[in-house]
Amino acid sequence: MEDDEWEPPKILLAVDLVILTLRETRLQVLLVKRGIEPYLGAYALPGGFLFDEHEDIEAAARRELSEEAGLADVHLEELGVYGEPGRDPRGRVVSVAYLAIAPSLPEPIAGTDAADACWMSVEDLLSGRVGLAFDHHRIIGDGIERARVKLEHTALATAFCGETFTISDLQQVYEAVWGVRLDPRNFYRKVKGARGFIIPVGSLQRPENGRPARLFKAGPVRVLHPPMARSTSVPPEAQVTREGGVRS
Amino acid sequence: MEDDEWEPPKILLAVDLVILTLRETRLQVLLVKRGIEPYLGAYALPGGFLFDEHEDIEAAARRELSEEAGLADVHLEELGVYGEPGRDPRGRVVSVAYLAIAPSLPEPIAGTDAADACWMSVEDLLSGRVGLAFDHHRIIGDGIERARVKLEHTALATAFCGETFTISDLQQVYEAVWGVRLDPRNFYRKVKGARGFIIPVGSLQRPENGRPARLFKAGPVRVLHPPMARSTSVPPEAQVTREGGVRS
DNA sequence: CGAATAGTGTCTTTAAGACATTATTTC
DNA sequence: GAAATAATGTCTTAAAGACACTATTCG
Repeated sequence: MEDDEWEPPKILLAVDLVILTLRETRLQVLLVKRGIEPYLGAYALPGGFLFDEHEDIEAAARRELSEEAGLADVHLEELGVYGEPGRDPRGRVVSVAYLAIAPSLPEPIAGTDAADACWMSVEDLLSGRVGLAFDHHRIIGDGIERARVKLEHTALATAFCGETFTISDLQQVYEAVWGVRLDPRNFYRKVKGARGFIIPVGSLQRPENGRPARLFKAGPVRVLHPPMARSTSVPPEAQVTREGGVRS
Repeated sequence: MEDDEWEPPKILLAVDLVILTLRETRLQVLLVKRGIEPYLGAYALPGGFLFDEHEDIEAAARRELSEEAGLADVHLEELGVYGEPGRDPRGRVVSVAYLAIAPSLPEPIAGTDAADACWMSVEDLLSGRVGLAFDHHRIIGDGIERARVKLEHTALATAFCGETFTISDLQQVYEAVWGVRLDPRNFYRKVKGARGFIIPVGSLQRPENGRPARLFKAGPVRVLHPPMARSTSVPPEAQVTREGGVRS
């Protein structure tokens, strides 16, 4: 413990961002094509090193969020640390991963530096066919799992929506993130039963056809009571691949 | 992004351990008295810097667990990153905090280096009177909150128990970590209803007085179905100080 | 026997899941 | 009117909370 000669090692600290959004009813994650070695040309998560010794880590994450995705004021939370020796050929690089949730944006990216960035469907990514730089595949998997779990117990789903949204919008978030189909009627009842989850604003949204839907905004509550149970009394394994009843 | 002159900064990486255990029906955390500056003489979490450039971060946590607490084979999970600039006067130090859960040990510590270590009651710590080094007070708070949440949905509670335990033992874990009193009969039913949580071993434990209790060991399941709900349909604020019905 | 702890059962309320029905829009 | 989507209601089952009761040990 006490030591005279020994010096602790210094390492490089990076941030990586798992930015999730909903586009055309599918859960998508933002990837950028790397312009430098290592993994030049491969797709990777947006991110980078701390700018200097004094930059706060979350501040660095927000800086990258702005620089690489043109995003501000989105939900951002720490996901974990990825620091396995050898994960980066340049040396010992420890990366702090963040999970960001953004409302659906019209165009692929607004305000990106230049290098091509794209949204990629989570289904395609998790199927294993797409190769990513570093350990980013695992980081994305952890990010999605985090989002899935937090959707159950917190109001995170509203972070996928704009300022106001309909209950159908909210249902699409749950269906896309969980990868299941939900009964609209039971969903409706549950969402409205979770106190403080959503609060109605006066206005309506007129769809192309069908009855106009009431608009809501996010409520003040972070923890849901009762929770939006993904499945009670059924083991989670049976839930993931439960796509039997999906038509169309 | 692309850059020729700029060099990313190098920082010091540390690990800190929130080691929780149950001692005499109270939740306690391990603290060590610092033998070096800064905060010389103050209590702090066990931990330290990475040994060298090639040490894995979780391996460093396990090394400190062994060196400073004499513990091995305990539950260990990443808690988060604490890297605010200025948290350590020696320079930019980023600490990866880990949460460890240990079964109750007979003596304060077995196999500690030398510096005085002690178990401190979480109640005393959270009441705010005890000052700790660095931002360790916040780290402990986050660790306890993590344990509270995970007790609901996972089999983490068994990590507080030895190889075998009675249902009363398990109940004491929940009561200590959550800071509430539970009805033994409902607890019994819920624990046994959570499939794969605990499995009976043949034998009994004879207490000083009263009927002998069946012994169980931890089951294979990590996620509980149904969960051990801390409170359904009641906001969590109202739950913390709900000690009205407690008689001796 | 009484004291103490272990274990089971029962009743009420809440919430989940399945599914029928009504309401309001466009064409 | 039909088609489409929004919103509400009803029934059954599972699980939570409160609490009475039985079981097995010690002295």
